[in-house]
Amino acid sequence: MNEQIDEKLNSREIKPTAMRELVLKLMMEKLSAISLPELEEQLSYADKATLYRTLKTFEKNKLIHSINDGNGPLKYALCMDDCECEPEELHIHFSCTVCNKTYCLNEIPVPKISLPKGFNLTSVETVVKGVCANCIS
Amino acid sequence: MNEQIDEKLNSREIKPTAMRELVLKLMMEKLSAISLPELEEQLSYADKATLYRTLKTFEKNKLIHSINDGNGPLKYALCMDDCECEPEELHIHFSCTVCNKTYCLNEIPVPKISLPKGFNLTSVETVVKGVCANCIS
DNA sequence: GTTAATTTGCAACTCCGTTGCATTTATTAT
DNA sequence: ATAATAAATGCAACGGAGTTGCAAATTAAC
Ligand SMILES: [Mn+2]
Ligand SMILES: [Mn+2]
Ligand SMILES: [Zn+2]
Ligand SMILES: [Zn+2]
Repeated sequence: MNEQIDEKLNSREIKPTAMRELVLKLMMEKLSAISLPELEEQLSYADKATLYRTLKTFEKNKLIHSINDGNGPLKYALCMDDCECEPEELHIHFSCTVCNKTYCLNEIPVPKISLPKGFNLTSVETVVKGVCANCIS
Repeated sequence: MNEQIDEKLNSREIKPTAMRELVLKLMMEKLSAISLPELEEQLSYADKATLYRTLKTFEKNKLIHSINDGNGPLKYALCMDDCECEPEELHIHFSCTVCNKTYCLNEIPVPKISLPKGFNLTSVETVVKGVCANCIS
């Protein structure tokens, strides 16, 4: 299990420190995105700045990506194994208004948009809000 | 001109105070969205809390809507005259990575998304990033 | 005019994100 | 193995955005 984690870190050229292993492990266990404050809470012994820098490192090396769901703090989720975060790899995100969890919908690519003349597109971000499967009563 | 402004406020059942007239006037003159900090800057004599509450009142009464472009503070833009902010009236937003201005693309409706089973959709927000017409060199 | 309701101004506060700097840990050179 | 160098961590502090309580001022109702 730690094998898999170190492998993942190595594949993104991130040196596998204890802290980084812990954070990645936690993120791999969760199926929804996690924010820095949540991370602080769940790894209470860890320092905020270290966690912050860990996330930044992960993000820079495309192990994770950030999601701004317009609801509280930035959230982070694992990238797919071979992801390079290119425009064509972008997917939409779902934010549940009940449990406040945010999910990557990796199967649903971001929609194609044709802009008015003069506008030059470089990326598209789509956040869908609604009620998730768990919260439907 | 103040005629038009008071009319707009009245049509949304917002009492036309001096402060509110000023804020609405400013927003009508701008063609891009504006944030609370920018508003503070441009109406330097006005108080932050008052401006904040003015925006909240405007938003509640659907005179304006908020835009989370994932880049700094929340921005606000005027709704169309007859807008009720229903899902089918939602449009996409464009955020220029050069000048950092954000525009409503009122002509471009938010894309239709079909979610996996179990997910229940209530709204869609799409932000397109790129370079705006003014910033293309 | 007096009273009640609304709006404004000021101050304070929380939360998230970010940075400087000293200490610890890992890597490299001798 | 030891010393020098580089990288990661911990702690503390800070700044911006958003938000609230409360008193003063303004506006509306009686
Ligand atoms: Mn994602
Ligand atoms: Mn808009
Ligand atoms: Zn949910
Ligand atoms: Zn621009």
